[in-house]
Amino acid sequence: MNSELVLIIDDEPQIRKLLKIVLESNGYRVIQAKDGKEGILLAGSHQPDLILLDIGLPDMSGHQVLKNLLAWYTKPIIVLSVQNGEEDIVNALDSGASDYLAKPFRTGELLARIRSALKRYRSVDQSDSVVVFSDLEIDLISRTAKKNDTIVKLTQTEFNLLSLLVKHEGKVLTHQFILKEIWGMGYQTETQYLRVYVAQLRKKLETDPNHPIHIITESGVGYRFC
Amino acid sequence: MNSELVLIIDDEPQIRKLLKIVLESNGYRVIQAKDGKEGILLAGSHQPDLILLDIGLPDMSGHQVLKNLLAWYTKPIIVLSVQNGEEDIVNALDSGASDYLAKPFRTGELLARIRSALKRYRSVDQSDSVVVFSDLEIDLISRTAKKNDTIVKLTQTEFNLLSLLVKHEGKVLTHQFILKEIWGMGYQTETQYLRVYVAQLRKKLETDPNHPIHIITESGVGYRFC
DNA sequence: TGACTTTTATAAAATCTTTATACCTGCCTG
DNA sequence: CAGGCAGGTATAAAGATTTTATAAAAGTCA
Repeated sequence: MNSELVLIIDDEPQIRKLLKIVLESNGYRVIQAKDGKEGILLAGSHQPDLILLDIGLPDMSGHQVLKNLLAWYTKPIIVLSVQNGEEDIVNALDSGASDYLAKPFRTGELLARIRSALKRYRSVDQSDSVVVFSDLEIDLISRTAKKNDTIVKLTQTEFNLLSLLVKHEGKVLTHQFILKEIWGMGYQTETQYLRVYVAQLRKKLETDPNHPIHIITESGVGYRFC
Repeated sequence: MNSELVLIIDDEPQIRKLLKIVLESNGYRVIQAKDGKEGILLAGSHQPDLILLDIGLPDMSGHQVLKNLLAWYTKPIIVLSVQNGEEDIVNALDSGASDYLAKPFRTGELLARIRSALKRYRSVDQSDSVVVFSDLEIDLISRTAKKNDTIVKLTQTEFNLLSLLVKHEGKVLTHQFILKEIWGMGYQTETQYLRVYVAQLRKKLETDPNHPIHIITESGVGYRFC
């Protein structure tokens, strides 16, 4: 169940079928969307590890879909296109796509570019590594936390918060930033939520919750993980 | 002089010349190597921001050069090749190249792939915002200050003030200017606030607060950071 | 129901502002 | 020259205010 999930957004059923077969026989899990709208929905709900986006879609111009995805989706997007027009390539790459591939493509090259994109992302994200801080041990992918080798049970939100702090270890994260990341846009003023969850995390993770050594509060600004 | 430096490794003088012209006319600085050995040396000595590597080199197989570079060079490498053989592409990408481009290439696409690779790298890198002054080390983005490698806890206003002084290091900032920047319009006469905070910063940061070496007072005018 | 999230309430802590007082330097004057 | 005054500066410490911690109640969702 820990194979990577690829979302295919393409209007041509044959291409989808082909891609699905190729990808699944190489160990990826696959979900498909037949147009941009569906693709954006699926990307949001399933959080795939990589998106293959055909830019010649019927409903929205593929470029619009790309722009929408880039606004919030942080993992790699590989753009496909029948047109081998230079302008298209330049556009896609400049707006932030991870890679570009002209159709018809060779499946070997496609797979290589997928591997490359995923590898680059992982090396950035490095979420496959377990992070250790003295008595704490946090595994970002299996979403578990240990304190002195004992598993600590954390709720979804608690882990999300911990995860965010850990990913930016050492830096001060503002209340606003944390609230936006965990609760989403529009919650930036609900500082109290954050206080409650920080208290809960400290109670579960800190040896002495009254004198935290990991989750440090930066009064007036935010919190920092050490 | 802060434009990005690109290293071209290619044995064909015409290609080098072409690439040099294209890149320089797009604001990059360029250095060139005619074979793998020279390329590795130049990469080590000049630390270019990106390498364009032609994989069909005479002295070593280009793949060996690539392997050597990947072992220590962390910035993007884009591989060029006359052969459009799928195996080549797959190899290059799998071993860790950032991107692959078949010759003959269109300059627009090349430039787009360069921009894309550099952008990806920059978004990962974000290393230095750290400023060092003998025993002090101030990180403007993570909002931390260290004295002799020990983190010093600063309040919001304290850090804002320090940050302002550091940003204008060496210059004398008037009381008025500082007050306007930190406390806002209308506080320009509250010189006392400033005195209090300067004293606090000195107590926390100066080895001998009575004879400050970093936060210098310019009597009748303001303060200066050294 | 039970696990989790959102609100509410209140105590505690940290920070900021203000006041008070001492300091230092140069200059004027007896 | 000593003493005192003036302008600017340094520092401690007392309020005032803001921010944070925490428990616990209320709401939500499966």
